[in-house]
Amino acid sequence: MTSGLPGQVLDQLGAAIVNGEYPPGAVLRTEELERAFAVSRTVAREALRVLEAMRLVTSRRRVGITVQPLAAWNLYDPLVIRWRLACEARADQLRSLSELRSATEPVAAALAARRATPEQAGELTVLAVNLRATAKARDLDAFLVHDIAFHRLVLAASGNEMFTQLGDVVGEVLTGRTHYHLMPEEPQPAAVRLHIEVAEAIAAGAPDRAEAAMRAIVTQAMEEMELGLP
Amino acid sequence: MTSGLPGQVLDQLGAAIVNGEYPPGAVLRTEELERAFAVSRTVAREALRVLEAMRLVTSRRRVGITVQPLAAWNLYDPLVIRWRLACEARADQLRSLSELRSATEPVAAALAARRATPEQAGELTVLAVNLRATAKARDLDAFLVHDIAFHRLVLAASGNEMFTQLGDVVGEVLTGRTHYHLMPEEPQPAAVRLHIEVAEAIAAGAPDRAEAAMRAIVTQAMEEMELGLP
DNA sequence: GCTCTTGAATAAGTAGTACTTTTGGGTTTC
DNA sequence: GAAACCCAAAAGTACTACTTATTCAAGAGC
Repeated sequence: MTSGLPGQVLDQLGAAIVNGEYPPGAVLRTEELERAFAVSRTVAREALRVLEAMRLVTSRRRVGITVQPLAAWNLYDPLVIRWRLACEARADQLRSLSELRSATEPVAAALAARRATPEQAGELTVLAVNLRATAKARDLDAFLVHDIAFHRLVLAASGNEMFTQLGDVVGEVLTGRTHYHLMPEEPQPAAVRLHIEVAEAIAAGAPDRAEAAMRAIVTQAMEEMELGLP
Repeated sequence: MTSGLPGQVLDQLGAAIVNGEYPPGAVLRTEELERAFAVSRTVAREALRVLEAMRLVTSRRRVGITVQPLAAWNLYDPLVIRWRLACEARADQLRSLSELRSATEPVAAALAARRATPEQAGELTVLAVNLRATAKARDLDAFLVHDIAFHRLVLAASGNEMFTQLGDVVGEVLTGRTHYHLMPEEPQPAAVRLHIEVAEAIAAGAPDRAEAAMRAIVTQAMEEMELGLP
């Protein structure tokens, strides 16, 4: 949907709204947007229709297009998440996503212990071993790649499609932590060991062990993040 | 956005896609939809543009509008949730939302113990007491109302706007459990006592207690649900 | 007989106009 | 000061014209 002119208007206008350039209560006019983005009425209306569906704006005849407060937005919309991560208040979004992650990944691990296919369990073990190898080699870039893949697969193996979709933001959160220097300079062996424990517990079909180990991972990550964020 | 003709087309077409009336891979034509819904091209395009943003469909020139599989959808979009809850496979959505809830509410309770305002803590205590009263009176309708309000407030008091938004689906999940007769015929005193414990822990600023009590609540609810769903 | 090229049909994308409807605010009347 | 009225402002809907992208069928060449 970001292809085509309506997608371009959507992206620019949406990012501007999320970034506070159009604060809640601001009233936009369709004609103004046509001029500002140099597009026809059809294109402007299509972009606005999508923003309305995302609850960033509401539209009324004679009134105009009114920007809504953050509380009204579809906060789980991937585009909204992307715009929030790209704006000045990205630390807020990072914190919220990290808290969401700390809530969901332990439960996903427990569900994965019950539902993972043998292939998935095997791949998790492989990824955990790769984590250890890249940690020992102090290859942080490769470590991050495997870390992201590991967590995405745990979410996917949970068998809950809503957890699976959260895998899309794991990369953002983990990459964001690196961007803010919220990761230890080198991965702690204890943390790597916990990942291996999660993989083993899932392979063994032990939900409680998987949940506890994953909770230890995300709790530690939250503590590290709280030390570093304002 | 469900107001107006594009909103009506969106609602009907979206629900039909989610219900499997247009399975993944099916190709729609804009002109066909104009005829089927008796609307102009502008209206059809606006509705399609929103469905595209929700990832239910993709659009390409010469090809048409292609329906996407569930894995591609924005599963957290309130409209997608609504359509899923209204279709034949609503039990799947209810299960997924219940699992999501079981993951998030304990962590929300812990955060609320740290962040709730005195007003929020006070209101939680009032709601918990109301729960007890309506349980004793065996007034299940009133009990449900207070139960929903209680859980929504815990999510709101967490201070995480993404948790707060999940409050919108708490009503759906709790009401859905009642619809499927997945609730005990009368609220168990032990469950009511756990709600009071959550409220007290939040008021006392005790995150671990709040989290443990809420986890007991949602774990029990999951167990009850698993006994009743196919 | 297979492969490559070409051209046309199919379908969406974009621009823009005309008309309708809704709504809010200012003015007038009581 | 309140109620009624009217009109301007702005969105909503329909429609036409033209452009662009893409796929597929047919023909040519080897």
